[in-house]
Amino acid sequence: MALYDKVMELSKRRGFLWPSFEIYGGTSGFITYGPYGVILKHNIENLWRDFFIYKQENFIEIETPIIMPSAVFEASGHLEHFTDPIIACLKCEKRYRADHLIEELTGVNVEGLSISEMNEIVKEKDLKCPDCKGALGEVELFNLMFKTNIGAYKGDVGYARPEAAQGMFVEFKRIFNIMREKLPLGIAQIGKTLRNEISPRKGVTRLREFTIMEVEVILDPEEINNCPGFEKYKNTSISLLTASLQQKGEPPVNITIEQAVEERLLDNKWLAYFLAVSKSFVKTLGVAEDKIRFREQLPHEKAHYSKQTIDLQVYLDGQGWTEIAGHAYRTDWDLSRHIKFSGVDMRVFKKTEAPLTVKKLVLKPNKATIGPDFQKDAGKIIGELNKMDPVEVKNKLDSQGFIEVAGRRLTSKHIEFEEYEEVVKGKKFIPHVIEPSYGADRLVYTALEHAYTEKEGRVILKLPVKLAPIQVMVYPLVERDGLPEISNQIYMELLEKGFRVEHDVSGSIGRRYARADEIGVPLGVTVDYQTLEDKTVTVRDRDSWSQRRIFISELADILKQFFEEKISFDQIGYPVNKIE
RNA sequence: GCGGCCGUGGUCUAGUCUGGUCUAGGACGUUGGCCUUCCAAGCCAACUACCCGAGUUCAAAUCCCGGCGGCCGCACCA
Repeated sequence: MALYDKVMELSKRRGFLWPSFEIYGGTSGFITYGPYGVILKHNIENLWRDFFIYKQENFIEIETPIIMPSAVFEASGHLEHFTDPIIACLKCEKRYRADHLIEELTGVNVEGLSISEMNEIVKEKDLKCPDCKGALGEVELFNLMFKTNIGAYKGDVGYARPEAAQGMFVEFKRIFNIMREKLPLGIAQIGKTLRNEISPRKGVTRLREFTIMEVEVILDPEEINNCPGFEKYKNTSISLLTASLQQKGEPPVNITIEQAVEERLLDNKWLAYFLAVSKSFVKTLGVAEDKIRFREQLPHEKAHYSKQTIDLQVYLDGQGWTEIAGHAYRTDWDLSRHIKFSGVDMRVFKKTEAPLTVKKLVLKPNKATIGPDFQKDAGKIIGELNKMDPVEVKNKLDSQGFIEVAGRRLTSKHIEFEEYEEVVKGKKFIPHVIEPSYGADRLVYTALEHAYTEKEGRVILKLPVKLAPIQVMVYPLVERDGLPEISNQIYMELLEKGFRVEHDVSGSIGRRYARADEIGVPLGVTVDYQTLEDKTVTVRDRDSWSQRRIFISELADILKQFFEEKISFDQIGYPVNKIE
């Protein structure tokens, strides 16, 4: 059995995750997390919060709706770019992008044309399938966003978000204010996202509903290379597959992020910084360094908003290098679009170091002359004049002696200018955005696959201590002579003290150890006959199967240190034979 | 969406070609009991399955058709 199949078999059998709706035959692209899967996923999310929110300066987390009104996606560009017009050959059933096909076959620029207009061109020019010369069907729109109605009125169209990011952009103004108007500001979100994938496959790697973990780092484009964390990570070496290396068919290079920025392989230091943070995070999930690499998206692959995108890929059995995160430089695309579409000014004010004095020109329509001269048109003319740039108007008047406004000729007697000095204390700008974006479900699978090991025909899930769904399993050696009563007391105590702990009394002790190994429980605590004599128990290590003894009274404190990774297993209690 | 292969208890599978002793077998698992002094021990008992729907037939897990799902390839994947 392939590793992938083994991991999925274990996941189903022991309750990490499985395909949803199985009793109704299943629907691809949806998964259900079971008892251990839920905890594993939460642990991964929390570890991500540590790396990408809590250990970053001025980074915070929010939660926004999954359904958003269509206006948001009009502004974000998803309605336009997430929708592909598709046309299929009726004979060979090959599918094409309708716009690309029409442009290719006719040379006509179809940008902005409606579906019916494209259909007309296909009919008029009698276009055929370039492959088999068969007749073509109707142009259809395929949008990867799930569409729905908000409320009872058909006109209120909403879409399920295909990324969490728009929630952060839409709320930027208020959050920026709450965070006392400091940049850089990191706004993070973990939440469900939906994409109506055409053919989801490969278990969890392409889902229709999945959890995304994103941070939008909002910063001043002039400060994009002023990244405080960069210094600490600048010597972090990464395996980087640039776009040009891919085009030449060459393998990735190993390079420090500092060099990569210097050689302009990475656009800026903030982007580079997150690559290093990401690498460190993914290693913490138990992925070996040689199974992590960074791949730059090729120009045609990049999203409509991206200046540069670097994917983080991990090596997975059966499907090779798989994208689990993207790092995109979204520039000011999103904020400027939302400013334009909503009419709300979300620009940020920045003080200049020393106030500047600039000369300003103000245009004043002379109503006393415009009124009599243009009568009915006067109001319109004045309105238009007020929208015009005073400097430009003055230049035109000076050079040609008149200016045309609303189809009428105005001369210098109609317009007065006033010049005054203004003290400029700063300027307004649209911030830029750097975005690390993770797929949580792929991380769960990645952690499972990289933890999966076999030993003597048994499965051991060597999950990092921080990820293990259950931390401690408590056992009586045998189910009699008062041992279960003592183990139950220990179990209750550990439960009370906040450990994720289970108590297993059924079956032989070996069988119970095996069960615990399968779900990756790092430590086992066994009450045996020696416990009755000296109040010690054994502690068993999942990975080495070795044991140490410890007094029950010290157990909780020592385990706490172990799970905080302050001590290793060998520092727990005493060697088995040292206590007499 | 197309093509190929496939779908049997919680898991892995025998059986399907060649319809009928299949009232569906095995292994693992789980539960209860007995036993048990450290790595899936043993014994007893219990539990749970032919993906869904139509069809052919005296008779369908088995043959045919459709649907759903899985794997592989193509297409798709800002």
